[in-house]
Amino acid sequence: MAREKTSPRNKTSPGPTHKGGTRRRSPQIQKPKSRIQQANERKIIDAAIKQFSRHGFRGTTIDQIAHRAKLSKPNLLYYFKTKEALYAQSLNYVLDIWLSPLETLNPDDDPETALSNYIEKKMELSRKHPDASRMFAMEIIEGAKTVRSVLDTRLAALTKSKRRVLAKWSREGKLARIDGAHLLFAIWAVTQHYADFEAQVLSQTGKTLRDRQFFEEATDTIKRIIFHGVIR
Amino acid sequence: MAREKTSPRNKTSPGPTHKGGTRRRSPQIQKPKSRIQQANERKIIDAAIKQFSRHGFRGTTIDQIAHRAKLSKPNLLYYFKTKEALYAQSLNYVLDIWLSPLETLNPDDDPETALSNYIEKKMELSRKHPDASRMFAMEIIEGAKTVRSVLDTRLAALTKSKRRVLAKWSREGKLARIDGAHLLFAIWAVTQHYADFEAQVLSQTGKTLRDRQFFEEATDTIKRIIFHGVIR
DNA sequence: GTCTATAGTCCGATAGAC
DNA sequence: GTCTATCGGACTATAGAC
Repeated sequence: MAREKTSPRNKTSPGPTHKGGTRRRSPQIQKPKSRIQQANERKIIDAAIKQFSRHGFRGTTIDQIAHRAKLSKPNLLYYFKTKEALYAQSLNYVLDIWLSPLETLNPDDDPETALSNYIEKKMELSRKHPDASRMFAMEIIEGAKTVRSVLDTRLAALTKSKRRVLAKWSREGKLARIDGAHLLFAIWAVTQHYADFEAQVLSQTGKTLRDRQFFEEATDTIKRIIFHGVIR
Repeated sequence: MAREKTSPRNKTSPGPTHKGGTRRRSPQIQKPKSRIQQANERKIIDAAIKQFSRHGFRGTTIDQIAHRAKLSKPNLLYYFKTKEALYAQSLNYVLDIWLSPLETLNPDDDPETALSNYIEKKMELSRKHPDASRMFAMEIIEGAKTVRSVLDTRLAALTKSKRRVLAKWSREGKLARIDGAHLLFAIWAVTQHYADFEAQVLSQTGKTLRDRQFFEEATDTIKRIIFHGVIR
């Protein structure tokens, strides 16, 4: 509702999700992209993620992104026809980053190893890509209008499969008898908190995940809480 | 940076934090507020929280808030001189709600009772005031420009005092030997997740906290994870 | 206190030269 | 592909009647 009002014309295009385009023409209608083109698009998307993650869609101006990417505003719009399209493509990037750790949760490991690896991957993501994490968080808080379809399909399929793994471990007596969905939410929430609420964490502890020791301490404490609880 | 550009003049006023003004004049310079005035201000702030929580500062227009509160735009601006002032006052409201549960964490209870009560209070807050939770989350993600001073003073004092309680329980062998700051973060993250990431929770489970059974299940599972862990 | 009208600004998007 | 210039809509805030 806020978004439509921005633009006079209502382009419904989230743009083609096409990515990883190779140099030689693939058997599609799409034109191949030159090297400058790819480099510029990448620069723009990086700048866009930084800006969108701090100010949201409406709070960000094309000018700010262009300035960050060291391009002029019309030049940026040469690569991405509309602000909407740029937002959608940036979010696609973020989504790929966000989804990848979950795929590695291995059913053949024992639960402690598998969850330990998963928590570490999520924490590394919070450390290396806090902007991506924040942009994703904002999109969800704002109602997930743009990514809802991905959540309903790709993420839903992934969580369903991983919940089956967790349920199996439960039946085997290796894991507490709890609903896997809530366990996944808990892991997402706790690990992303250090990126999304960085300002608050910084205010209360004076540290961020860029502090190596703090990072280790946080990761270790999260594992201990989730694996063995705090009540003695 | 995004915010200043909105308004031509830069009013630095976050407005008086004065609140709970009684009918009769208090020994201050402030004028007393009439009944209509109070009712209208309350209506406006409620509407503002809903709108800001979904679209952020720039994504929200005064018109939208006015419409929600069933007032005209200039009439709203009669009560709050600028959009900035309205944002700051709404955030004050939200902060009071957000801070209250932590104050009740009772050092004289045993840890399980005290933390159980705290988690319940936080979850009830996520259920009853998801908008407030989301507005707070957005403000933090955007860098906490407006609330940083409160985080650094009021919240810091509160967490410091509560961390002492947690440390005492640790020394007494009632609680695992972990840093209380990370435990507090974990509880905040997990409980607020159901409000802030409602769209994602809904997508993956088909439910929200408004579903009574789901609420009970979520609260219970969170307690079990944090109290006793998931590895068996 | 509440309204209509409007001033003044910002920003997304395009035109068109190079 | 990249730039300068600019159009036109949307938004905050104020003026001023009632």
